[in-house]
Amino acid sequence: MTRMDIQKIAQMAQVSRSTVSRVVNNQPDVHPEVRQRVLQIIRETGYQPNSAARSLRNKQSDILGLVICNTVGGLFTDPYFPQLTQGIAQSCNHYNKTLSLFLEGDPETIYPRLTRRGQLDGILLQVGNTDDTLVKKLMKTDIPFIVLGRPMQSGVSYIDVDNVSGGYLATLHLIRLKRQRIGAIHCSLLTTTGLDRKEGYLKALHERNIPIREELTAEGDYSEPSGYRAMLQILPHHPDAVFVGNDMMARGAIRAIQEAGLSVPNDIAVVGFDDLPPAVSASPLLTTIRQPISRLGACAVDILLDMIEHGPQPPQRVMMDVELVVRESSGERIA
Amino acid sequence: MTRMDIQKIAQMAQVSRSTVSRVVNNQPDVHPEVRQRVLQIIRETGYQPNSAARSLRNKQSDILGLVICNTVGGLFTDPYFPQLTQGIAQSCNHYNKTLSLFLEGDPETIYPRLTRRGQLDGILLQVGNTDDTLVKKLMKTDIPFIVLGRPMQSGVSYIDVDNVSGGYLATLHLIRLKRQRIGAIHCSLLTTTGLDRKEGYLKALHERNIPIREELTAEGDYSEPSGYRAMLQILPHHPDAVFVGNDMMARGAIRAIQEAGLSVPNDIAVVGFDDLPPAVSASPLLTTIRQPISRLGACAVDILLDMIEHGPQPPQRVMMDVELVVRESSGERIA
DNA sequence: TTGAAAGCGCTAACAC
DNA sequence: GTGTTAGCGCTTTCAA
Repeated sequence: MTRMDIQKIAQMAQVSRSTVSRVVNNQPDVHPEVRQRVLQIIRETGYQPNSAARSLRNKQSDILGLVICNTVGGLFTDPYFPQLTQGIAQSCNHYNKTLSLFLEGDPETIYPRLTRRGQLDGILLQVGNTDDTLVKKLMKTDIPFIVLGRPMQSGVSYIDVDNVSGGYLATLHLIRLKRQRIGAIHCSLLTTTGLDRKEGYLKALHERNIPIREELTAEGDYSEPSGYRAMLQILPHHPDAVFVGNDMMARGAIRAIQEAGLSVPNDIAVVGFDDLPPAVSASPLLTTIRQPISRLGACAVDILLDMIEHGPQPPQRVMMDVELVVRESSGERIA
Repeated sequence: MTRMDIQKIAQMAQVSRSTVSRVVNNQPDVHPEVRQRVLQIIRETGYQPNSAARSLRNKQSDILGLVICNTVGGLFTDPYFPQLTQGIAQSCNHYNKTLSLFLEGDPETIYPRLTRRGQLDGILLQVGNTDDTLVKKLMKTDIPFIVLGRPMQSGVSYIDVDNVSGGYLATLHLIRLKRQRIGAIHCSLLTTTGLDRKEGYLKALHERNIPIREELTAEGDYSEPSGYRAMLQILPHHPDAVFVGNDMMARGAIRAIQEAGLSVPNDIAVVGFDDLPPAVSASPLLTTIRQPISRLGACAVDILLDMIEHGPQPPQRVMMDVELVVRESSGERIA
């Protein structure tokens, strides 16, 4: 079957191209019978408008870009990214937008690919660390974009989960359980995620007048083995609880604790962050902070589409609530 | 800065649009001085050609589509997909192609999005199960596509890892270690992956005249908990080894074995499949089949681009080698 | 070596 | 309610 275009459809239906266009775009002012005839032919021929021509004419591609770069822990070890991507993809699908994916380490090479005129209507930007090169460059363009997670750079729209509150809730939970020596394994402090969760942890300790012990604190890179290593550092200082910056590291920490002959939660209570199925489901079931990853992605798309539709707006800041999910690893209240 | 187009650049450089176009596309027959002048202005203005106009004119979008749908185990639990996606994305980047992502369950809704004229130059199709609806539909179009993994449908180009050989190698390893009662936890048999790995397992047993015991076999869905449950089914029948269809399930199986008070590898040897970092790195270190996931993605892009460039070709079938990686979970040779 | 001009397929004034 | 027409920004004959 030869390639269809609007002209051919018009001829077959004995109407003008405009009329076909009107039918295709569901515009009024087409005689019902004519509309049916055109629709019928479109169906028969499997005609689909050429999207390049449409983009050119409409100055809109209906393509959104998702940039994931500079992630500290890597794309592989953390199920966070698949889940986020899935949330965004579903939302794009709902709005009949195409999603283009840009995975890369180097902002310099990714930038020109993002700014090809007419290629992308808007951009979702996941910046893994505090290097805001891409954010700064994008601010100079007229492409609407929204940052996923809190950027260091101010003056841009972003959407984030309330990481401070998450760290706070997790730590407070451990305090209420009467734990005395509450340690923390932080995500990289080069990320706002790491910074914010730590801030929540410190805030809770401070509020309850619990002294902060540096030696009960270590840093990981989001991966399971890094959680294991971090726990090994803390263990000699006899923590009775630990708040871990994400679930994967929490698993590693639990492994270290158990290998040291100690019990979770009896000897050491553990709270994670993320609530991602694969990390949570092992034994003991992980007490953790649930963040609405898919919803965050979906919400980001909503905001971005709004920005695209209504032009420049003051920077938006959206915060998604987190919640504590109590399972086994934090245990019962102790004497 | 007002939006640049080729016309404005031409005016500023005092040449015609054609000349600018020649410079942009690196064509010969432009006076060196003129070329420099134009290049200079392009640099100063940050001009980038409008990609919609280009696509329209060239009948090529430089966009590749990646479809991941109908996955049995879900996108979240299996690090396979991020790794594959990353391999593909890097390769696209190398060839300066844009990658569009289509994640969805329903072939009916995804199909029209894939076939928008002029939107996609070609498609990489990851079909999770034996439902080949999308493959069949795509065969009727003129869009080049390649299937990732072996499809049920014949007559299409695909690239796959040698799953049969993987199952065979894993099982043979266990046989050589003198294990007698070798069980298997299969991936869903609705996938060719599941089918092929099982075939390799059976082939090895058969070759060495080891009786096949149905009761030592169970099925999972690629997730950790499903491996755990499957192992629970097999355990009462006293296996002394088990080949597990992927690493995540292998982790679950190990957990079940250990909770039953048995040791890996002393009581039961375990071999997985995938060699994915998060699953492999826990204790005991997992013996597994390594498949070159990133390379498969990269290779798929190569083939697809070749198909796009050189038009219709007879279906290609490419097989990637796998290898056995021996670590701790399969243990030493026993008496 | 360069420029003029046609046209890729579509949409939206505008005129009828 | 329908058709005519003028571009959207680019590449590429073709002629100079």
